[in-house]
Amino acid sequence: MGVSLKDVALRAGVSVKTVSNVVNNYPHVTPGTRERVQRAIDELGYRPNLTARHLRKGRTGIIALAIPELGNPYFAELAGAVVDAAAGHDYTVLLDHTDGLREKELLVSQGFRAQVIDGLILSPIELETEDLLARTEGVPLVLLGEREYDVPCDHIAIDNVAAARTAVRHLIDLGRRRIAFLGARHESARQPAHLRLRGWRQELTAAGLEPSETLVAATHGYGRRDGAAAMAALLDRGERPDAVFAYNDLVALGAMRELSVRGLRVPEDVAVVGFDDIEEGSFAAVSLTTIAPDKQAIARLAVDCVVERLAGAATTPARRVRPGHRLVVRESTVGRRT
Amino acid sequence: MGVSLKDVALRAGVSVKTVSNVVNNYPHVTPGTRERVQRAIDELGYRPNLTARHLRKGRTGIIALAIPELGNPYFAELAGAVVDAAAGHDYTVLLDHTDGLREKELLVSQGFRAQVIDGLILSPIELETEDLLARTEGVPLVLLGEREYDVPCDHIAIDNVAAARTAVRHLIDLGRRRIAFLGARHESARQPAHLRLRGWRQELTAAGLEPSETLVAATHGYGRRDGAAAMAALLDRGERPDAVFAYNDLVALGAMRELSVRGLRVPEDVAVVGFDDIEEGSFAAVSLTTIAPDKQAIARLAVDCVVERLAGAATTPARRVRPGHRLVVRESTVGRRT
DNA sequence: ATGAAAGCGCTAACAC
DNA sequence: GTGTTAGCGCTTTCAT
Repeated sequence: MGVSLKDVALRAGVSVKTVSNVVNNYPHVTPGTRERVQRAIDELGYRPNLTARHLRKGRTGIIALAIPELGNPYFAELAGAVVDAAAGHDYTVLLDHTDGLREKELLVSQGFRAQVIDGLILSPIELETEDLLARTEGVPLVLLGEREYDVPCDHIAIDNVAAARTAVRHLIDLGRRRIAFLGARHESARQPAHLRLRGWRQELTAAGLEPSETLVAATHGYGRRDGAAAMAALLDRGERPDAVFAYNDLVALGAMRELSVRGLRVPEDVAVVGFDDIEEGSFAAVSLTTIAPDKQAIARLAVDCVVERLAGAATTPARRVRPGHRLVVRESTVGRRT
Repeated sequence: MGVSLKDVALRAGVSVKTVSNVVNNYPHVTPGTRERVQRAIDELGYRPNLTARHLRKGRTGIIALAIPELGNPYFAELAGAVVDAAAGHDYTVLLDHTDGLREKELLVSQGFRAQVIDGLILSPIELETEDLLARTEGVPLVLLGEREYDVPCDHIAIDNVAAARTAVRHLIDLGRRRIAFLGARHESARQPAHLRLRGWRQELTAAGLEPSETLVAATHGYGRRDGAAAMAALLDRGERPDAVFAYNDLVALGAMRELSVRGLRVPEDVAVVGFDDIEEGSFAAVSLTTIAPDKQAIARLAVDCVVERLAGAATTPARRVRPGHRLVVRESTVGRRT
């Protein structure tokens, strides 16, 4: 099938070791030998077999990235950034998606395919602390996102509470008083939106406003459909907020669509703030104000963590890294500039 | 480091072969032996080393998927479908993105990382036929998308000309006469939008309308920004179409945003049809009429092709598969239903 | 500076 | 039914 080191060695009239030295740029090789070997390599079209190399070295050069779903542009954009960041360290990214289901998240975290990967970057939705503690696989795990765990794993996430407060503050500054939160979960036990919801409560309270639970709308997932449904439910039960802070941009965009269908204007009747800064939001008919996490930084830091652990920092205590974020003000809160 | 077959064999008091048989569910194993081995496996927490297995079998269980960019929801959704389809065959997907650049597409097609993968699914934008012919790597390659090549590779793509004609037909049926095309390339040499542009020409001609080149707007890429810019350019040079057929949904959405900014109504003033059926289109303030390729089918067929080639159909002539597509009519052409 | 040989963990012949 | 053995292609001591 393929051309092996041995074939090259035979052709060049040297030993495999010498060929290996040339391939790996080992310094102590006579220029003459090197050239002869190189010619044999070129003539035979030799390409090193990475699988064999990996078997030998115990590393595969592959990092797995497990996200809820590629259909969510935030994760798609993040995945792209991770692929780029990994390439910078000569790592390739293996992609898994969990659909935000605990079962799949468990599978991934417990080393499904762990033999092929050197590290794992996981963005969990429903996974629980005990699931993570039960982990036996040895590959470094880096956590991404809002969920908080008391486990010895590096964790990269922006300050969600602060970010949520900034968003709500912006709405309050605009004179809004009935500010709804879209994207809580029905079952309070597992509340992935925990921190953003907390930020919403804190900022309202700080402003002397009552964080009324009737203005919290639950969703099943975090897609456009969920946002539209939650907005509809809120309006159907007679609540009429003058602003909406959504768990993420997709929920916000779904809500805006529902508002538009019902003849309510954004931002005149209802101002909307999202979270994630997906490109789609900036091109919506009414562009979306949002919290922009620094995706490049998140991706870079996550890959860095994996690489560092691999480089031997296995014993260093788990790190908690908070990349930056900023509020991006667009039409959904301040209207179209003239 | 890890627990190996040998360790298990030692513990269970059998040979490695027997352990291997148990692990691989080889039928001829005494129940008693099997149980003893299984216990040893559980106690030691043995997990097979896939790298070694792959080295031995010459297969890695990994398929690479190379798409232009994850930031485009169409490709993100498609990638998700491919991951699922691959999982059905016990394959994992390695993701690469090419940014639609010939250089990166070349790299991928010529076997960058080819040692780690069993097959490659590539969606090219700028790659040329000669680039593909120069390919030396042996792993099966399946092509995706609109570009046409005269090379011996399986190719999965909907009938782009027919799909484009359907879209334009729809606009004509609605009484539109000045139908623009958004998304041609500036350089005519490389015209990825070739087929859709041809469909636009054919259908206009068939309807007795002149396909005026002044109604063709070029873009640099295929994002929202490009669509907005192309729409702006068209309007700026005094053209006032009553309908727009865009290369894809992102271009269409960008165009709609630009129309909205300029106070033109969709569909009253300008009807818009996109291509891809990304979820975003159905939740736009004015939902987007579009051509919906059967993404699940595309993904499934692509993976099937790779798997079949791997299973030994290496000699079978290249297949040209055309999954289905359909026109999804929404508000951007027929307005909001009452 | 280069060669010989061992072995990473696994599977597949072939023996018993 | 189970054990023995030989590699898959590579890197890595240890010699020379």
